[in-house]
Amino acid sequence: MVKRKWKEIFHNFDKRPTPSRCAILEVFEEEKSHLSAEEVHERLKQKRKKVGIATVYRNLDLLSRMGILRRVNFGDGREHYELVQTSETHHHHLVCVNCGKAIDYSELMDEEREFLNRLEKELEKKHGFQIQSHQVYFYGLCEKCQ
Amino acid sequence: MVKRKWKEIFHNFDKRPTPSRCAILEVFEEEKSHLSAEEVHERLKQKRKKVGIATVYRNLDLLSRMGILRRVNFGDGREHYELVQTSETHHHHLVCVNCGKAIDYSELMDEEREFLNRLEKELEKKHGFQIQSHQVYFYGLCEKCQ
DNA sequence: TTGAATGCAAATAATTTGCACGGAT
DNA sequence: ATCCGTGCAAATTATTTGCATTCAA
Repeated sequence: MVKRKWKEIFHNFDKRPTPSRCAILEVFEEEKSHLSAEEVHERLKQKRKKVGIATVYRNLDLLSRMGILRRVNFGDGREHYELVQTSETHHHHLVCVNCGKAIDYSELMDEEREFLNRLEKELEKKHGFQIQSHQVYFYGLCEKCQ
Repeated sequence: MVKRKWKEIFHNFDKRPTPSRCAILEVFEEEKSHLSAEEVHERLKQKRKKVGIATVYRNLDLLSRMGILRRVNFGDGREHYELVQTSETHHHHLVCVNCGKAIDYSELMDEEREFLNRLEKELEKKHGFQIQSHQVYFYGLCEKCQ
């Protein structure tokens, strides 16, 4: 069940929704969370899909460039990826500085969205940047580690 | 001119303000910007200070754990570091998705600070996290790449 | 049949580690 | 004398690349 929307995006990019690519997307749908390349590869193995690690890397990159996935970064020395949910205007991360656990936070306050939009406009004017997206990270101690 | 405050911190951590450590801090004072380990190493060479790359890595890590430096991350596959001082209250980054150029934005709007503090409180309550700091990244096209 | 996609192994790049030495306390 | 900090080189980890093969339009 690879979504029609995705098929369309593949078509727009002149890329094919190959078995490996679909399998990778399935993994993300099932996990509903951020994963590293190695983790994706692991999940695929568990599902008896044989996809080489190089292909995983190549496709995570492709899917990010196509805007289906988004790269996120928790400072643990490897890239993580997550599904871009179109419904979600933004996306925050809470990272535990002790155990490294990272949880996603995507509830949305109107006020918050409005504020960040305003801030983006301001920055565009001030720095000549054309801003496309943003990410917010909060660092601290999770419940267990306090 | 390694600041008294830093000496104190070294002392609190039972660590010594060695020549390499001071030289590294000097580099950051002069640059007033984020640097990768390799860049720090390069600057040290230019200043005729001979510090091995392993020592640079070890000390960037140490200085981060001591709270003098902060790790920042631009998704280019390597860690960057910056002085915590320069960005006390908060610190934003504008990253060009085309050329990778990353500029720092540390001007501060009262409104902005207040807003993020409020948001932190909210998240602490909702997720049981004890938040210590945050980082905000904006992604888009810089002036040249538009 | 032709270019796109993949697997595998080798190559790179960034960072970490083991170990012996030198210097400060 | 002891232990911290360091340099060097080797090891590890994450990611990328070259190339021959396979696959799909």
